[in-house]
Amino acid sequence: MTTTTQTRNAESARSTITTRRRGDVQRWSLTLIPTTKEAPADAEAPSHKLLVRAGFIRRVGAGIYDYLPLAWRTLGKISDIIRQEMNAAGACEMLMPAMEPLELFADTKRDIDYGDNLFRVTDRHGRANALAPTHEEVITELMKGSVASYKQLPLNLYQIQTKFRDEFRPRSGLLRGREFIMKDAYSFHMKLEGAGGLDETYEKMRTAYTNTFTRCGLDFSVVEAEAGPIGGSASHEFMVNCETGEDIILKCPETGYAANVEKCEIGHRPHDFSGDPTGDLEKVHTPKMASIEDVSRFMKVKSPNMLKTIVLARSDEQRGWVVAVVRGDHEVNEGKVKDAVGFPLAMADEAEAKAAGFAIGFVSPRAARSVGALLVVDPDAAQGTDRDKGKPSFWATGADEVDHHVKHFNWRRDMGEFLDSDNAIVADIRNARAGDPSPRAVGAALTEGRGVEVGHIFKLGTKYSRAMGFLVQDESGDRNAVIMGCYGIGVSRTLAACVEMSHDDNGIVWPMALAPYHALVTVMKVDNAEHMAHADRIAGELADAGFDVLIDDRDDRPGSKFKDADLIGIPIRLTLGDKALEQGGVEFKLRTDPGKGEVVAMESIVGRCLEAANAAEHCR
RNA sequence: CGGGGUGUAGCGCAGUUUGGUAGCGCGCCUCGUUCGGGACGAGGAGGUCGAAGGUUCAAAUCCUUUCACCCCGACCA
Repeated sequence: MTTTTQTRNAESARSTITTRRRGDVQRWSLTLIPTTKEAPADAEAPSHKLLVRAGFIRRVGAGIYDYLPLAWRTLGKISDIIRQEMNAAGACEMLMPAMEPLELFADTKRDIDYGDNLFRVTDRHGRANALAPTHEEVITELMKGSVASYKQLPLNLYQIQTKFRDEFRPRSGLLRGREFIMKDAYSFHMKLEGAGGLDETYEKMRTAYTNTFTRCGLDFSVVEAEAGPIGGSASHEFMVNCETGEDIILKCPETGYAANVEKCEIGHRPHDFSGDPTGDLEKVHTPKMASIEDVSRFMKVKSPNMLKTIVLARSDEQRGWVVAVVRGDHEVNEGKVKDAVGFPLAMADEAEAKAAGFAIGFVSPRAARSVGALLVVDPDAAQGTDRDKGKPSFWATGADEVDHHVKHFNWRRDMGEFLDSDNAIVADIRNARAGDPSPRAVGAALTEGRGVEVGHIFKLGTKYSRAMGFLVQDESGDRNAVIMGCYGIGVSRTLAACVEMSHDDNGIVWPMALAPYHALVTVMKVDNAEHMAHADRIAGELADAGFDVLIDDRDDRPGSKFKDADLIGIPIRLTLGDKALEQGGVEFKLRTDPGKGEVVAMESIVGRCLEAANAAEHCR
C-alpha cells in the first residue's frame, strides 16, 4: 500500500460511523488467485471449470470446496444484498449452530424423511447428532421456549450459514455440493390473512427475493412450484435462466406466467369424443410389451396415436379406482389427476389392480366401465376426430388382456353412454411441454427454458409447530399452533449459477454487483516506480468513489496477465502502460468489450468508471 | 442404489497388453535474452505410481483384498 492509501484508511478508521462505503484496494501479489490454464478433468459444468480455473474454488473432498479470496468476496457481496433486502422486509438476522442433536427430529421424524441425505455425527459419548440440512426444528424449539403470546408475533428470523446434505451424488462443483452456504428464514404467525399474517410476510419475501436477485444482476424467472400443505400458490421458486440448468421451466411469453413442469397449467384445449370409427377393432398380439415405445415400434403406430392408460387407486378412507388416459406421447401428472377428481390418490398397487381385473400394462379406457372406475381423460386424448387432418381419429390402446393391444379404438362406439355418465370426466391431467397453449393468454404458446434454482419460498403452515407442540395463546386465550413460512436462498449456488449464466470462451463475466472487484488495474511494467505510483493513486481515487480495486502487480508477461484478467472476469479493466501513459491516460476496457479499449485521461478515469458502473446497474 | 470409468509430480496425461528400478506437456526455481493477448534458451527441484497383502531375483505393470474419486441413470425441503 502507498502512503496515501494508508493515510486514507487511517482516516476512515478514526470515524465511528461512516455513511459511505470506501472500496477495497488489493494487490494481486498479496492475495491468493491460483489461476490455471487447464480445468480439472472431472469438471463438466461451465461454472465448475471456470471457478476452479479462475482460482475461486478448490476441491477438498467430494462435494466439498475451499472458497478462495475471490469467491469469498463474491459470496460476501451476495450476502450483503440478501441482508439488506431481508432487513428491509422486516426480517432479523441470527445464527444457529450447524450441528444439532438428533433427538430434535424425534417429533417431526424428518431424520427418516431425509434418510441418508442427513449427515450424521456420533460424538465421543455415543450421542447421535446431525449436521443441519435446514433449521426448522432448531428454530421451532427456540421459539417454543421464547414465545408464549400472540403479542410477540409475527416474527421473521433468518441466518446465513453453512448447510450439509449427504447427497448421493454431489456434482457440478458448487451447484450441488454436500456442504453449501444458504440463507434460510423462518416466519411465525397466528393467522394466514390480514396484517401480521403469513400471506403478508410471504408477499414481502417474494418482493425481497425479486429485489435481491435483480440487484445481483441475474437473469431469473419466478416460477410457481408445487403447492405447500395449505394449497394455492403457496410456493415459488426463483430460477436463474441458463442453458445448463438442471430444472425445466415453462413460460408464457405474453404474460410472464412461469411454472415448473409439475405445476404448469395448460390453456384451453377443445375436446370432442364424437367421430366415426377408423375400422373394426383389431386385436394385436404384443407379447411382453407394456411400454408405449415398445408397442409403438412393434405395431408401427406413432405414440401420439396411442392412448396411455394409467390405473390409480384412491388413497383416503374410501376405496375406489381411477383410470387416467393421456395421449401416448404425454405424461400423466398425478397432482393434476388428484385436483380433477377431488380426492387423494396414488399409483395403484400392481397386484391389487390385477386382482380387481385390470390387465396392467395392457389397460384400455374400456376397463373403467368393465371393472368400475372413475375415468379421467386429458383433452388431447378425448378426441373422436383428428382436427388437423379433418378425419376420424385413429387410436391404438390396450386390449384389456395380457400381451394384447387393439387398433381402431373409437370413443363413442367402444365406450358408449359411459362417456356421458358422472364416471367420465375430461380434464387437464398431463405435464405441460413447449408448444402447449398458455393458460394465461389465448393464442400464446408455452416456451420451455432451463434454470438453476437459487431461491425457494413456501408456506409451511403448522406442520412443524404441531409436530413439536409450538402453541401460542391468542387474544381469546386459546392455544393455537403457530403458522410458519420458510424462505431459502442458496448463496454459494447463486455464485455458481451466475457463472453458468454469464461467461464466454475466455472466462467469467461478472455482473458489477457480484464481481469480487469492480475494477482491475493491470500494470504493464511493475518495476517502473512511476507506473506503480500511478496505479496506486488511481486505485485510491476509485476506492474513495466506492470501487473495489484489484491491482495486478505481478511481474509477468502482458499476455498472461490479460488472459487472467478475462478469466477472473472483473467488469472494468484499466491497463497502465507506456502506450496510454504517453497520451496522459490509461486504457479503459469493459470485460464485455471486444478489442483493447480506449485511452481515458487520468482525471476522467473515476468518472468513466462511475458511468460504466451505473450503466451496468440500469441495464440489469 | 443400478450401469460405466479413473487413481502415476501442483494440473493435464503416457507408461500397465509383453515385469527390469518412472516419463511428457503445462506450472514451479535459477541465470540470460525477451516484454501489449498465456515468449525463448540453458540448468534445476519435485513422485510411498491410491492403500494393504501376495507371486517373483525383480512389480506402476501380474494376482487378491480394500479405499477414494468421476460420469450416466434413479433420487433431490
